[in-house]
Amino acid sequence: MGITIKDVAKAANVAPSTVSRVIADHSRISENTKKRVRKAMKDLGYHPNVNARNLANKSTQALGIVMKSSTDKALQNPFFSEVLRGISSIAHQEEHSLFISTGETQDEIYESVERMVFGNQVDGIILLYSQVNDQVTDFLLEKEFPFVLIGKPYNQIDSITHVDNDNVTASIDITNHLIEQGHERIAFIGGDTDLVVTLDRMRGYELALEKAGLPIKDEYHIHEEFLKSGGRDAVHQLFQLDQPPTGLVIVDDLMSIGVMTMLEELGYQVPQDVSIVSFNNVYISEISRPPLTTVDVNIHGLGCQAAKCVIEKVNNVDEPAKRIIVPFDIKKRQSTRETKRASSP
Amino acid sequence: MGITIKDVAKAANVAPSTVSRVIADHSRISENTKKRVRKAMKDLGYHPNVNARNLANKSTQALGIVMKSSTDKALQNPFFSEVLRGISSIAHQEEHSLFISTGETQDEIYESVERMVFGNQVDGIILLYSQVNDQVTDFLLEKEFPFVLIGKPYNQIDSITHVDNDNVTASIDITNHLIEQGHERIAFIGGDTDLVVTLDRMRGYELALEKAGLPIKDEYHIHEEFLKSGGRDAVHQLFQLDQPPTGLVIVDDLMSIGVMTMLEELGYQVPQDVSIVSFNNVYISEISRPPLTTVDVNIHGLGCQAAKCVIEKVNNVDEPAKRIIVPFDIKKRQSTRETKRASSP
DNA sequence: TTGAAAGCGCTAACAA
DNA sequence: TTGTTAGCGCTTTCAA
Repeated sequence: MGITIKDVAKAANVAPSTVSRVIADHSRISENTKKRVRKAMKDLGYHPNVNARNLANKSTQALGIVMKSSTDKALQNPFFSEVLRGISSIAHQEEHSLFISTGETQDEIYESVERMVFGNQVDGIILLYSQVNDQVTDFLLEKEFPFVLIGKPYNQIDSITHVDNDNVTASIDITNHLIEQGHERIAFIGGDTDLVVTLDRMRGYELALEKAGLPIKDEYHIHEEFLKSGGRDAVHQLFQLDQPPTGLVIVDDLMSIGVMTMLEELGYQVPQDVSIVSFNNVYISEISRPPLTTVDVNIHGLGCQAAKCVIEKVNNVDEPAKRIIVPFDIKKRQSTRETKRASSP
Repeated sequence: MGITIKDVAKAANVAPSTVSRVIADHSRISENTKKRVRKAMKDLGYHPNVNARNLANKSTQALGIVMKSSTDKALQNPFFSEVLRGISSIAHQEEHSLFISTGETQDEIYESVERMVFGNQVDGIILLYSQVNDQVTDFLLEKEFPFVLIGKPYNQIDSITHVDNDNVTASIDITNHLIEQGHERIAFIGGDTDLVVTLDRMRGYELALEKAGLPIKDEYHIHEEFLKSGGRDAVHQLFQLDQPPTGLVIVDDLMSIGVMTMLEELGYQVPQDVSIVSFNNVYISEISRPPLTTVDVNIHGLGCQAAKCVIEKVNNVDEPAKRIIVPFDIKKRQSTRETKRASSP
């Protein structure tokens, strides 16, 4: 159908290989012929056939993006678009295409990754999640396929290049923010416990409490999927305790908003009756009522770094596994407030 | 590197072409050899090289997805993930891969589409937006490249296959919901006026007012980008009018939430002082306070239909341009309430 | 029903 | 500096 390299060669009166070299901007080509060839390409409207090139090169200039199966859709959404924007900007800059995993279930996604890898569709892969016992991760490791993970690997941490925040410290810091404001009964609301990010944030929360000499109570941990029907009851229970919490650390902004709605139904006001801090700083956290005090994890930055890292790995197979920590920043807004210290008379 | 068709052929003691036929599940192959070849493929762990296949076939089993440059990021986000889920489920089912446009600016995205088309990277394209005077649309039309558009084309409506809601009717219906509740001063808050969806929804709003004999006032139209700094002032102005509105039709759920926050700052309560209806029914609209009365446009369904349509178009070049209307559904929640009719004494 | 061989469009080693 | 040529892995016509 299209114009091939041969057509260009003919028009410019050179060999196809010369055209190929001009495309690759090879050094040993005279400026003169370069010019002639370029003109011919333009005149004919030539565009290289990516498949042919990939076949000959054994390299596609493409990256695969694998997202978690979106059962817990609400939790993933805003994060996803934002991280994709980051990846996309670097990918474009480096002239790489983006391939996305398809499928709804875990198995379908796995299949889709297999196709990417075995079919030589991509040179490297970015995993947008980190999960306990993930078959996709295992597969990529076993195949020694270049990939990076956004988040912290559950195991083999030293052999997997990953881009993450220091979620433990972030969680300590934001929990401390509550503690500094006098809160002593602080509960933690997490998401999927299969996600490493949930575990890290919980860890930070516990460390902060411990350091402050506050008790860590089981009743103060909730891990259900909030955004579904169960959430309401769990929150309800939490506030039925003899000693209901006055502060809440919630792992995700969207969850925070859901919780705030439930709290209002139960007759609690944020921040008057209960303070909330959370994570991610997705757009909605600025316009919620009240605007959320949250950890800005720089989602866009995570995406950019991840893209840079895979490309590096692809270009150099021996690139050692590394760990990139993207700095976080705490955004103090209006979802928290000072509380009287119960213990200080 | 990998196992090729030749290796399989050797192992199964047949010619490469036979293997190829087995892969394609050709009819004129004896069950016996089929079995033998399949076993060999499994034993060797064979996976076809997609690039080679694409090259020989002049067809990639891939679809391109083009999203709007995300300057107005807040508006696009939740919609995007959801529509992608829809597309992705069909794509997987039909064994197609998904390619995503890269780049941040309009021009970068255009480049990226050119690469997809000229580079034979995809068989068809789905445009996730419909915009006035869009260069990408023009390009695809000119190249006669198979594509479908989600939304309503700005022009050439009969020659562009598109998947849309009946936004005019949806807007009439939801505006009527306010009118039925006694609202007479109803304002409209739209987004980017370059987006056809904004225009359609505005049209429906106006038609509904007209039908009800209510005046259409210029002061009741706002089209700035709310989610940025300007929004606050615009909303402020609206409620400084001698006759401030009691009802608001807002084109997007996320915008609605932003507006509710501003209203609260100005001392207005939703729905006590002002009722709000909006569009899309993204997840957040259920958990906002109050939950939003909104048009469920079935974002997932839009994605599914779009994917089906491109695949049809790809498989049959002569497939006529068609228009698929995905039904909407009004979700009545708590952001609206009856108001006293000012005019009825 | 199967095999041999040409070719998809491009790259890269080898020659010139 | 440039041309010739042999593949990359697969599909498909033509022949057997």
